[in-house]
Amino acid sequence: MENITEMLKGVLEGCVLEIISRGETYGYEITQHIRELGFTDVVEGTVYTITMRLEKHNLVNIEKKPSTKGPPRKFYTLNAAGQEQLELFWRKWGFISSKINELKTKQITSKGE
Amino acid sequence: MENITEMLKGVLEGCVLEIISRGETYGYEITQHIRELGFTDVVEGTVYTITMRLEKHNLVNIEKKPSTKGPPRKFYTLNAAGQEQLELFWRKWGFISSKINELKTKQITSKGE
DNA sequence: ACAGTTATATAGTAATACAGAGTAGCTTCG
DNA sequence: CGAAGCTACTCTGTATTACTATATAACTGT
Repeated sequence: MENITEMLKGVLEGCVLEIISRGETYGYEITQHIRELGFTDVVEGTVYTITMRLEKHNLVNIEKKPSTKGPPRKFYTLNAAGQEQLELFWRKWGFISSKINELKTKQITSKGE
Repeated sequence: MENITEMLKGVLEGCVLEIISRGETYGYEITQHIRELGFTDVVEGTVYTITMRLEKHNLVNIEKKPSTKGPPRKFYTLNAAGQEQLELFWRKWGFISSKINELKTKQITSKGE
């Protein structure tokens, strides 16, 4: 899908949170999950900025583990604050998507309902 | 709804395009429509930057008309390119929202598939 | 005359995804 | 051995966008 980057703003972080919540994972794997989801143009650098942000905001626990396939991996899990942030994301998403779909389908009322 | 501004990026312009497509309208009225939609914190300045962008990208026709209630209004209508941009927006929205909802509901498949 | 509403306009800021590149470890294969 | 290729994390700089805050202007009502 072409040029959806602006519409991904604020959404990608939620995706990363959701993916981490499904089980301990690391940056490179998160990137692959997101690409498999359909956002094929998302690159590691983008996910990196998001995981760094999650670290900075203390939403994740971090554990470094060696890999047989390359450099050591930084595994993330959500802490309580991360869980809360994830729930907040889904509430925001629900709100926005319902409003947009409302706009899409509904007639505009001439003036304040 | 608190702090949804990042998630509105790329979405607000689509909303404005859709609202204009429903019939000739002007900035101040567009702002009110958006606020009535539920995005209550969107202010005139934000909509102004969007309409300016639409002008710059030649997506709208402009007609200035006097008002009985204040300064003259700048009425916008979509031209062909604007219609096209609107359709593109809905395609992008459909794509992203379907993927996000997929992520929300579906289990993550262990690897590729 | 003054406040309130309607209405357009603009400069500066913060947040975010992306482009592009670098570093490092491991495997494979000639 | 050495080069390529994949895995994996990191970093710098850039473009886009919504928001803040403010200014300007026209009209209405008291």
